[in-house]
Amino acid sequence: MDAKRVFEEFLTKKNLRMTYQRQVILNLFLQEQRHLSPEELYDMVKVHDPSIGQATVYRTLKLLCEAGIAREVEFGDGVMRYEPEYGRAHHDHIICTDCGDKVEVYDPEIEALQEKMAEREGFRLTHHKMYLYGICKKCQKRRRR
Amino acid sequence: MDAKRVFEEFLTKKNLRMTYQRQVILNLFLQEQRHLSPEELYDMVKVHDPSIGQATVYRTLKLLCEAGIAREVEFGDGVMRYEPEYGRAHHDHIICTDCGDKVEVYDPEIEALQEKMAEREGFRLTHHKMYLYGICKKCQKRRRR
DNA sequence: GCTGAGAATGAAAATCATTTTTATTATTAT
DNA sequence: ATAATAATAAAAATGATTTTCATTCTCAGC
Ligand SMILES: [Mn+2]
Ligand SMILES: [Mn+2]
Ligand SMILES: [Zn+2]
Ligand SMILES: [Zn+2]
Repeated sequence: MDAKRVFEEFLTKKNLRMTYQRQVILNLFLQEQRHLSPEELYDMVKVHDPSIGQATVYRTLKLLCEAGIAREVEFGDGVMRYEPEYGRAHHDHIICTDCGDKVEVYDPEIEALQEKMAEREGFRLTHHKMYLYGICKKCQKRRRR
Repeated sequence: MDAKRVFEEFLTKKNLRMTYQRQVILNLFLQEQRHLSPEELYDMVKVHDPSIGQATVYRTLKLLCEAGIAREVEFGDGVMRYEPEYGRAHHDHIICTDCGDKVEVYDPEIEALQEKMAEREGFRLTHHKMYLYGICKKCQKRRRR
């Protein structure tokens, strides 16, 4: 089942409606393979149809998260970003504090230990955020000069 | 060496000055053993001396971070929080999404694997953020009723 | 003790991402 | 079609944080 269909079913279940605007926003969100801020996505939407408002972009991104199609990521620059979630495996991020490059990473050992850690503290874990910050290979070289 | 002295040396090195306001803010910050938002700290500061402005609280917290005395923590409610860093061991947090309770945790295995992961990707790691979210024991029981 | 240069301050205004309001338009069930 | 409800664009509001700016402090050198 593709993301669009998932969104439609989610909307139906909540007595909400699939609208032209939501379709445009979803399509542009999915076709871009980056971590988009609402503002960045809004810029793309404007090119496609300047009549769509930015509040609708914000609202739709919220819905996409609820529907499990998007996920919020916060890299620490004061802007929320969204990435496709549906059909993608969970991952975390390493961010270069020099050039801003982001690498997606996944370590099942870490995930298992997080689970253990939560259990140890009596928590039933629902989700987590993990961001590693450092200097990427390219920037290390550039600095050495 | 205590935090106040560390701060003084940091300021001296940067040609900055230890002022009455910075002393008040530092003292109140240290004596409170919580994760304080600038606004919360400002409220405490106001009680002690209403003439101190909130911009000074914001500015001082920034300096305390630079000096290694405070650390920023973001629990995801749109407010920055600060916790004492100097003289304390590194730790991460588990947050109950029901009651907001926060538990400080540390797992050397996870830390080591994070280091490995960064190396694998060619990054020189500088720091990281890890927040686990779940339901605490108390809230699990309350829900079962 | 004075003085001048730079640092620090409080108050208010500005910023900036995000949310809410409101009047209008679109969609859906009957 | 009609009525009920949801969705929208645009603009205003919000709220945390930052910046501005005029004034006050601090301190090294006299
Ligand atoms: Mn990603
Ligand atoms: Mn803590
Ligand atoms: Zn880099
Ligand atoms: Zn709880």
